[in-house]
Amino acid sequence: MKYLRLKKNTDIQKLFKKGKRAFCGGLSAVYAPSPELKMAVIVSKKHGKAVKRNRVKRLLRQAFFNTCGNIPFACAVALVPKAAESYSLKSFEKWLCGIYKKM
RNA sequence: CGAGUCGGUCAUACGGUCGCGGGCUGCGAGAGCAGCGUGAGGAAAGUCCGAGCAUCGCAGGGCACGGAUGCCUGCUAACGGCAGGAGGAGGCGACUUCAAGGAAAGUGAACAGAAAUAUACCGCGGCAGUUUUGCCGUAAGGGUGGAAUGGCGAGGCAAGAGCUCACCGUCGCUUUGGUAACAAGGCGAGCCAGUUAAACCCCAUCCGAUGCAAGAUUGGGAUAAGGGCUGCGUUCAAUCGCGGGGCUGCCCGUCCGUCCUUAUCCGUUAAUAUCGCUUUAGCUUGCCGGUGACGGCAAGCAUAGAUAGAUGACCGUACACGACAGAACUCGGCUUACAGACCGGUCUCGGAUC
RNA sequence: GCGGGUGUAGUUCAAUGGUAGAACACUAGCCUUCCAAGCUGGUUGCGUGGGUCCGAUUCCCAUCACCCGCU
Repeated sequence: MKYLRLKKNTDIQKLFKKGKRAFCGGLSAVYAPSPELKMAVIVSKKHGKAVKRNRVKRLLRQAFFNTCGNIPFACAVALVPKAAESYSLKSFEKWLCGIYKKM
């Protein structure tokens, strides 16, 4: 299933002001209804240096790509993982499905 | 064979499915779709130096109670880098390592110690007095200290002292070798003054400021607040003088008639578009010159360019089971991190054999 | 990404290369019937690793951590 990147700074600011939040495991999501499915990944510097941050981003994008068929309605989502020592694709997918159920 | 030393190379590989950035080609009005090919490093890191490039300023010049560098010769676009050499230190050795200009321009240097660049505390010796002692000579010994009149031996002396002598060290002059740093030798001076300049300082050389979030192109308006300016005298006159402001910290010099800054609101993607943005001190190979850094010539190659920021997921095979780590304008260095694997040297030491 | 700055006691800050200090905090004693306040005393330190120096918190180099500015 295709999705778009959420890129503009102003859009993200609006999303954080108006959107609802959902949590599952080590992952939190901010979402708001929109005509197209949009996604952004937010990884702060607390996660480590560039290699670690890129690793987290790639895993989260892959997990979202694998599971975004289960999303109940079209919306804009920002995904914020919590800082941890190690990450895995399967746990991200589990947490994403948990978030979709709560939405 | 073992131990070592120096230098270099690589940094999981291959196949399949899905996914991402850029490019080219084709289709399409367009959004986009299809195909082909391509897509992180030796340090991409730290941002410690040096440049390109851009803007500001430009007639530019000078001065720094600004900064950097500091043995010599070369290399380089340049450098605080590199190469070769000199000297000190370490190692049996190959080799490693070193912030290594100047103290006869001046200033400063805790505590301890008698005394730190000027001196006699104890001691040793002479003279006087003899109960303590006083005067003089003395740096051999003690003690203090990081540092105390160059070291050691012999002579000498009242006791001592480069006071005298040999050797070593130091300083001055000179010869030879070397482009030079410097080295070796000769002659002379008994050595009247230490150490510290990663303390101030002096000398020599170099340096305008800011950084691609630089900057360029295209692209609207309204309102409010604050600041600056022509402010004063004079003149027909911005003409002249004073004052004010900009130009690098200051000075000389030079320029200056209507602008600048901030906040809020509406509106197109507008701090988000397009350019800068990747072809250059470029890479590879061969030959030549040079001890070397490096230079020259010839042939071949084109090799990321994102902009919330692209390399991932899964499966299979192999083994050593994969370290440090992710381009953000670009180069040349330096420094720091790093699982391991491999290669080389008219390299070194030890043992064995011939 | 580019530029700049700071590391000192549990906390906030000082200190010219020569024994590292102040305030609050903590703690022991005195005072009080007890607590608070007050008085007297004490404990706790130079981010890390090298170098220069007789001697480094201070000077030099490297490294680590944190903070700020620029869209």
